[in-house]
Formats: sequence, structure tokens, C-alpha cells
Amino acid sequence: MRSTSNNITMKDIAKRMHVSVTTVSKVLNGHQDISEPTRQRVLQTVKEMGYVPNLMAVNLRCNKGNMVGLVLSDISKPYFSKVIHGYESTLLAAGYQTLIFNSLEQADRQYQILKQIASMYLAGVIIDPAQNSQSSKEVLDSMDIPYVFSNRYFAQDEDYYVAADNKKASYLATEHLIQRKPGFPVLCINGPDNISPTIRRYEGYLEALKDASIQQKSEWVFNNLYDLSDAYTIGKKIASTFQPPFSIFCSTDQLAVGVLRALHDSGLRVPEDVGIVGVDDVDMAPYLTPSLSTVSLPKESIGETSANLLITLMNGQPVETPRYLLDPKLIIRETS
Amino acid sequence: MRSTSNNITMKDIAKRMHVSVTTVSKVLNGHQDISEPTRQRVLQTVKEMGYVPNLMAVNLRCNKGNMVGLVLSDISKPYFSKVIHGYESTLLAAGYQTLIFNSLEQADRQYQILKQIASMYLAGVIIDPAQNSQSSKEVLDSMDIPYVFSNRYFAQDEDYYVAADNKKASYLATEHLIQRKPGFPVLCINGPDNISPTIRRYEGYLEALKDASIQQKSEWVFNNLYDLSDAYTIGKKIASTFQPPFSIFCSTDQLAVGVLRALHDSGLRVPEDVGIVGVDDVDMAPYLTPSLSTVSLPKESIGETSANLLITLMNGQPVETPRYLLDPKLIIRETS
DNA sequence: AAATTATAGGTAACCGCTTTCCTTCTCGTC
DNA sequence: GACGAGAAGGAAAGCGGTTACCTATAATTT
Repeated sequence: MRSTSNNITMKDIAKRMHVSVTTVSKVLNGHQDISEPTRQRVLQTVKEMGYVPNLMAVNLRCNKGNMVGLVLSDISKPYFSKVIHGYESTLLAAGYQTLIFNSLEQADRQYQILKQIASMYLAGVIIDPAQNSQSSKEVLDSMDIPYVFSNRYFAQDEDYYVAADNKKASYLATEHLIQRKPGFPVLCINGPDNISPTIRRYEGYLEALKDASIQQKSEWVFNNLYDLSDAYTIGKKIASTFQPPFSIFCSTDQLAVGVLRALHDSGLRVPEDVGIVGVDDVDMAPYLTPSLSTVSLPKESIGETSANLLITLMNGQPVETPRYLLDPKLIIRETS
Repeated sequence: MRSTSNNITMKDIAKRMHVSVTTVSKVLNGHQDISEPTRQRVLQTVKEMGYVPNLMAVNLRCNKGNMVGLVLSDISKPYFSKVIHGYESTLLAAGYQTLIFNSLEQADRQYQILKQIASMYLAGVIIDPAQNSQSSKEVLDSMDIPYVFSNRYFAQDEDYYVAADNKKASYLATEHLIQRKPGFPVLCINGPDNISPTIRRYEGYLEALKDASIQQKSEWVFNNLYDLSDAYTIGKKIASTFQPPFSIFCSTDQLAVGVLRALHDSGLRVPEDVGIVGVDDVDMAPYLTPSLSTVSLPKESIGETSANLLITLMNGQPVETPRYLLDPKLIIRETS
């Protein structure tokens, strides 16, 4: 079909110009022992022939690449859009190409991915670990490239991580709900178990209750919800169990939407009967009816900070702050 | 920090076992000229030492990899979640590792990514091209690996592509809106210009109008909307311009949500005054208030079909169907 | 028993590129 | 004019594998 094959190598360039491969390589790598005329001619030919270096070979030779891996628990979650943008723009500006991998929230899948990455000579890894994937820690440590946890982390004293201050997020939301209807119950709907955001958010909820001298009740808490349909189900159950007025803190906006609809279908009015606050501030939040009160997470900033931390590590520079918890912000809209 | 370095190579294995590298390689590649005892011992050692082959080296040597690139216009769009899952699960089952790249809807970024990919010896590429990125076609053709367009394509007679039948999608939606309120206007709100889904959806809208013998009016059409806020603005404008009842076909669910809220804020009732149908069927669609009528796109199936087509191409097998337009399905909910 | 043929494993080249020495040349200097 | 120094470029090793081609046994054949 096409007449020209593309696999132009340095050898081709060298041959065409009657110089050695070394010379070409040196020009391309900006070494100073090549005369200006030669350099120009090489550059010219390189452009003409559309040469592009073989990354595999470069990485193999140099034992390191200019690519960094992004291992994410589930890129389909709207939460990640902005975060990924933060990673990519920062990394790109620093000359790194990002490779995105999707663990689909499966620990074994993530394990495989990391193994794969370990064999690819990447320059670094940013990881948002899947649920229950602590076993991956071993692989992470065994490959000797820098990595930073992002969004989630295994332990609070983990080497390096960047995440939202999830505890503060839920604290703000819960506090707001308490102040809004003092003396009435504030329920709590949590996301998937065993991941740090869920855990921290639950802690914040508890702490806000405690600071307001409210006795927590286990009937108020619903754990391990995954999606809209889970939330809808629980919402229905809540509607048929609790007497309004009361409030609900939802660990994510997604869950809040499911609950919202369930309450609507059960004839409860939001915000009059039930106040709701989510976490995340998804794009649609302001446009829902009623618009969703939520705690906005500094997504872009999490992405940028993670990337910058990794870049520092990859450069072998000393890190000033190994762990970041970025500030969330309460946004009050119509549901509360 | 760690005592054991991880860079176990075949040489290490070979040395430890007093055999040649060749032997190890042969075992790992399942060649038949190695005795069973030796093979077992090698396998054992490989496992013990946690050896994992260096992909760079393998790809370099073999001039091809087992990785396929996914070049997507904007992974942050909710639409992609399911599609990506379709790609990945299918590819994974066939033994390919997927690398996801994000062009961020920027043609030059996409161009760079493709150049990069060209130098990585990937086995194949699935591309959802960015807006106005026809220039990338050249790179695509210059690298001699198979590629298939997915979701979007440049030309209808393009070599290989898999997409939803977007024309049919909008046709179904528009037809439904027409039948619902015969004789009243059906407006059309379009997404970004110059991408095939938008174009096809507009065609379908036009055709439905024509088949119902309705004269199209240019005041009914709004082009090149990007996000919720664009949609909200246009929604407000529409509310203050048109007399209910009328209907609106929205090229995406996102846009529909923005419009929905604008109408609500303008005191128009949906679906009584205005009927609305979107396209996509996002997760939240059934849980919105009112729940969103929409045309569901076979996302997972698009992913799988694209992947299977690419796999066929990578295997050098003959392709039966080079172009797929997958059937959408109208889902009527509360907004219409 | 000699010749043939499997069987099991090794040797060395090569994939495309980088980098560490070398080798030339050309000047400037005493 | 001989010598040392700097400039410009090349030769070759090696990164971690794969594979075509060989060699040395062991097994089979006649």
C-alpha cells in the first residue's frame, strides 16, 4: 500500500550522510564535540527522513525511560477526569510521556500491570491503588523506580502520597448538616470499604458528630456502597425508616444522586425534609435539580502535586514534603 | 533501603543454573528442544528469582510488542468508561496489554502521541481521533502497524472503523419527539463541530424531520456546544425565545442536563412544556429528576468490536467486515 | 558395528541506540 | 620545528533478549 517504510534508524541516517552512527547520536543528544556544519546537516537529514528514535532501544540502553506510568483504580469514575489532566499537563511540561493503566479496581489486575511496568523501564509511577491491593506494595518496592501514591494510600505513614484531606471534607459536610438542623439525625452513606478516602471520610463524619456532642448510632451508617443503584436502594430504605427531618452525608456525589432520586420517589422533599451533601463536586452537580451541595476536592491540584512530587523523586532531588493532604472546600447549593 | 535489586535478567538465571542464556530463552518461549527436567528446573528458578522479561528488549529484538495503544480524544468524558472496559477486557483476553493515551482533544498532542507510539513498536492502535486532527492520518499510515478508528472516524469510507450508528440514534430520538407532539418544533443542540458523531447525529435529525415532512429551520439548530455551561446558556436563550410546547434533541446527555436545568430555572416544565431526549445514556440518566430520555449507545460492544477488529488485523487474518455501525436504542424516560 | 538421526543444548550475531575510550588533525607555543 | 592541547569524529562494547546455525551425545536403523 504505502511505498515508504517508516523504520528509519540512525544507521540509515548515518549511511546516507557518510558519517558514523555515533555522530548522529551525538548530534541528537546535544553533545559538544560535533562541529556546527555537521550538526546542521545531520539535523536536516533527520528532519527530511522523518526519523524518530526507537524508544525501546533508548530505554533499553539507558536503563530508564522518559515515560511514567499512571496506574488508576478506575478511570471511568468522573472524579479522575480532572486529576488525570493535572498529572498529564505537569508531566508533559517536564518532558515525560504518560502511560495510563486501568486496574479496574481489581487487585490482581493491578499486580499484573505493575509487573509489566517493572519490565518496561519506566521513569516513575503514580498509583491510585485498587481496593485490597496491599500485596502490590511488594512489587512496587521491588522495582527500583520512584513511585507516589495518589488519591488513595495504604498507610498514613506511607512513603509518599498526595490526596485530598478527606477527613476534613466529611467533617465540613457533616458539621454543616448538623448546624443546619440542630438536633436531628445525620446519616452517613459510605463508598467502597478498605480504601483510604472512605475510611478518612468516615472518620471525619464521626469527629464532626463528636465535636457537636452528638451520640453516633450505628443505624445511621451504611457501608460499602458502590454505585447509583446501591445508593438508590439504600435511599428507599432510609425513606421508609427515618422520620424527617434528617440529613444525609454521602461519601460521593454519585451516591448522593442515587439517594436523591430515591427520596424523591418516596415523596420526601429535599432540602425541606432531608438535607444532603456529597463529596467531589462532579460537573453535573450544579445543574441537577435540586443542585447538589457538595465538598469540592482539589482534583487538578492533586494531579499536579502528585506529578511534581514524582518529578522531584525522579530527578533524585531531596523532597521537602513527602505527604500532602490537600484542602477541600464546602459548596452549599440547593440540597442543604 | 531495599537489599535486593530487582533487575533479574536471563543472564542471572543462566549463571545460577550453569546453562546458557539460550536455554533459558527457549524454555520461556516454549521451544521443544529442551528436556523436561531442564525445563522444570529453569521454570523453578525463574519463579524463585522473580524474573520478569524486559519488554523493551523483547520488543526491540522482535520488532513488535504485545502492547496496543488506545489513543482517546478525552478519557474524562463519561462516555468512555464503558467503551474502555470493552477494549481492555477483549484485548487482555487475547494477551495484549493496553496503553491508554489521552489526546485531550488537541490535534497536535495527538500527533505527538502517535509519533511516540510509532517509536514504541506497539502491536496495534485503536484511535478515537481528536477534533480536526486529520493531519494525524499521515503518521498513522507511516507507521506500519494496524490501526482502527473507534467512535469517530475521518471519512465514511475510511479503512477500518467501529462506531455507534449515530445517525440512527438521532433519527430515533427526533422521530420520537415529533410523534410525541406532532406539529410542534423540534430543536437540535449539537456537540463539537467536525467530528463524525456530531455530523451523523445532525444528519439523523434532519432526516427524521424530512421523513415527517417538517420543514427544517435554521433557528432550531445550535451548534458546537462543548459543556454543561454552554448548554445552560443556550437553554436559557431557548426558553426566552420559543413558545412552549416544543421539543429539544440534545446531541449528548451532558448537554441535555445543562438544558434541563436552564429550562427549569426559566419556569418551563419538562416534559409538559418541553420534551427532551439526549444521547448516550450516562449512568446518572435514570436517576435524574426528571429522569432523562436518551438513546443508549452500545458502548461496551463498540469497545469489544473495535478490539476484535484490531486483533484480526494484528494476526494478519482477513477481515470480513471492515466497518461497523452498531445499533443504538431509544430509551424513553420522564423527559419525553 | 557402522551409519543415520534425533535430542539437548550452546555460539554468536543482531535489534537500535548510547557512551567510553581512541584516533586523527589542526593549531598555538616556546 | 617539535611538542602538547584541543577539536571533531569513529570503533566497539553492551543494554536484555531471540534465533539461525552448529555440535556433541544418545538412540535408532540396517
